[in-house]
Amino acid sequence: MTNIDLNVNKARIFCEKKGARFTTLREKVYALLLQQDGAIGAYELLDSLKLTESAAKPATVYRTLDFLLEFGLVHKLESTNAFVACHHFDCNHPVQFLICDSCGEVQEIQSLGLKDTLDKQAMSVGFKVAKQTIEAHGTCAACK
Amino acid sequence: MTNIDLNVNKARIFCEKKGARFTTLREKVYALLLQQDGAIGAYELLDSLKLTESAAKPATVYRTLDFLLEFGLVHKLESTNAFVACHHFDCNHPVQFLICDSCGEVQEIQSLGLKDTLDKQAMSVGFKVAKQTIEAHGTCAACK
DNA sequence: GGATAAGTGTTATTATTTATCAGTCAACTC
DNA sequence: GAGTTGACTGATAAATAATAACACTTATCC
Repeated sequence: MTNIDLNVNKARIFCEKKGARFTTLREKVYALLLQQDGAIGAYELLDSLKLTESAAKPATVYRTLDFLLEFGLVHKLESTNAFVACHHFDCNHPVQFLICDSCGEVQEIQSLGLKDTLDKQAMSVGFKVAKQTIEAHGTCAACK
Repeated sequence: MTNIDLNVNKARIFCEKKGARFTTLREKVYALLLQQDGAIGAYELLDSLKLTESAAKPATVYRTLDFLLEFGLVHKLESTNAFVACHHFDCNHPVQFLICDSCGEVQEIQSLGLKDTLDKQAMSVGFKVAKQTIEAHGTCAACK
């Protein structure tokens, strides 16, 4: 059983637990994202999806992504309008991204300290944070 | 002299110092952004611009924004695809945004600590940060 | 004053995302 | 297990966001 299959299974169980339906379409899209190195745009994803779901349209992809985003199975990179699978959706964690501009690799980090720092900075000017977007572009270890 | 005029003047001097041309078009766009409360989308900005520059087209706006972004007179909010004027382009600073989902106000903060925290977190996994995107959505002090 | 580069006008196209309505399927009720 | 309900998907269209390419104009520099 491949690593991807393992993650897909974990996702299925996770969804069942939440009372959400992990349909064939959603599973396929999630699997496509998992087998991607870095992040992938919605239309590139659509092209991949079409190989097995020839009827797929933009709305198909965006709706599926909405579901996956809602349950934390996928993250959206705001700085590149791209989507990336999350491997540890089951542990509740803050999320930040390191995006290599050279090879495209996307590394997810979970720094509670970073999250807290932003929360506190905001709090100090009376701002209550609901959602954070933290993304760094640069060069990954392999590309240096 | 209004506050906006003051900022525009400051921007003109800043550009001259850098050997960059603060043309009428660029000045107009920057002024429009200054007189905005929060951030504004490129096409909304285009509509405003058209009031005095009826020939303006999307490319007009995007090109002008590119210039303003390059010199730090304007920032782009990646999470909303919107643009916001920067009032202190002359002091070199890291930048983070607090975006109120209730009233739309955008507050710019400059936390060196936050920047360093992210840089260090990245460094610890061998990643060299070139550019950061840090944006928080939530509720501002006035809206609470 | 002419060469050069930067800036702008103009047209077209691509990329990204959402809206809407109709049809289908799963789950739940009686 | 037939019917109802709501969730999911198909299909078409449109809105929003961003870029490409080429022509023309203007500023700058020698």
